[in-house]
Amino acid sequence: MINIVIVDDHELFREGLVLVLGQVDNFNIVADYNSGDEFLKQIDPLEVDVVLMDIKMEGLNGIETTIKLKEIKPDIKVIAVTMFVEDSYYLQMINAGAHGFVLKKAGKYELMQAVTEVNSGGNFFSQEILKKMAFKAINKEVEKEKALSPREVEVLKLICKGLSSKEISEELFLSPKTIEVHRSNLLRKTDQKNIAQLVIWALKNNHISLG
Amino acid sequence: MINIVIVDDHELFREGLVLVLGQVDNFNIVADYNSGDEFLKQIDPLEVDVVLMDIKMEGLNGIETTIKLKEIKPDIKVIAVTMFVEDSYYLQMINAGAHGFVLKKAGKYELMQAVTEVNSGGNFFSQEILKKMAFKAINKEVEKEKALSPREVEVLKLICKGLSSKEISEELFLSPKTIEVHRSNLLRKTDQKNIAQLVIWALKNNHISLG
DNA sequence: TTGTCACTAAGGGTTTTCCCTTAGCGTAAT
DNA sequence: ATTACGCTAAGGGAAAACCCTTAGTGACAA
Repeated sequence: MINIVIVDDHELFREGLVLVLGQVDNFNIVADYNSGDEFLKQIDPLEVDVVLMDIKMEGLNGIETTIKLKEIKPDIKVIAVTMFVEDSYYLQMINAGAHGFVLKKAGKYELMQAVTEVNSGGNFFSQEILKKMAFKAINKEVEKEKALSPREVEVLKLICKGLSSKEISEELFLSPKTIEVHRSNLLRKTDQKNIAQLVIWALKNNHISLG
Repeated sequence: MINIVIVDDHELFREGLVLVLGQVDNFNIVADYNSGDEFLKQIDPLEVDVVLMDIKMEGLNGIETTIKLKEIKPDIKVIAVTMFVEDSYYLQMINAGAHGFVLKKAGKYELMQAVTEVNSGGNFFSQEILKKMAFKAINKEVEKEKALSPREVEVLKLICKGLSSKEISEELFLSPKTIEVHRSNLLRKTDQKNIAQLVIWALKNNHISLG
């Protein structure tokens, strides 16, 4: 019997997942939470083998939650769940200790396979994720250049809100010219050619959300 | 007993919905489909009371599917399901004959209420949708101006792909100046101030998707 | 028939973005 | 200590976006 916990702030999706996996033989849904905080608060007495963890959540996100979980319960396996292949956080998630990675658009059989695999000590990654990883591994020197600095992320979010360089400079008490530099670096690092593409990129990489 | 069909191309979400609603007393999930085409093709022999219909789908979308459904089976009630409050298609959906409208982030109890209400001849709209409708009704003269023309939608999609006015003009065999006009009209009609905001608006209003 | 509106196009102007360069400062790693 | 890098800032220039006006066409409706 595999004891499973689900952490996801999308209510209907989570409830659906509970039922989909709950009807599988050998799967036992121990509990489900809509935030990392709630989960960590109540994890202690539970008997858990595998956690299905959404990456993007209010409060503690999946990465932070996974790191803290591994500190107190290093034996619990984590499978990251995300919406997009492009999500750049998956490397951080693996770094935090995740053993698997599936997309939300995956079917239930893929998810079942992931849970079984990871529970028995293996790894499981959706095909799309593996392709992405292979591609990044091949071009790793390019990859290294692409990590965004905190300042760049800050500027990125304001750009996506529709602020001009001048407005952003006033918001952050910087020169407009500095913002222009950040803008250029953002386009270069993300490999996008203008703001329209940058906004889409930011969404797919979970730097902003539509909520 | 209320006979329910679910039409949604998001596999895990749909499977989850089937199980969540399937365990409710008096609810009977007749079938579920991942596209409007599939649904219409197989609707004929089925005994159906209520259809939960995603708006944004590959192939036939929720609106088109609802219109065709109403032509052949006018008594079947439709509840539209969507991701965002901003989704401007909800008016078209109501026009197509939908009796209810819920957000995907709604909980299962809200969904259950919607199904029950609509089945017994009533309407059900999420609170957020009602607010939006009330607001639009108040400002209806503004509203009328905001319907996008086919050409504008076409240009909008290309803008969101990151094409410049010049590139779009080449794609559509038009003058760059014409595209600039469409651009201005898009910003004015959607009440957004630049491309960053326009892209977000297009996503929330289901003109483009991240898929 | 008159009016409205989508679509087309152009002129002309301001602002913003985009892209390049150079450069000083501070911090952290080797 | 030298290197590397993030952050800051500026100059300069090309391109694109943004915003206004005017205007002709065709289609569709009152």
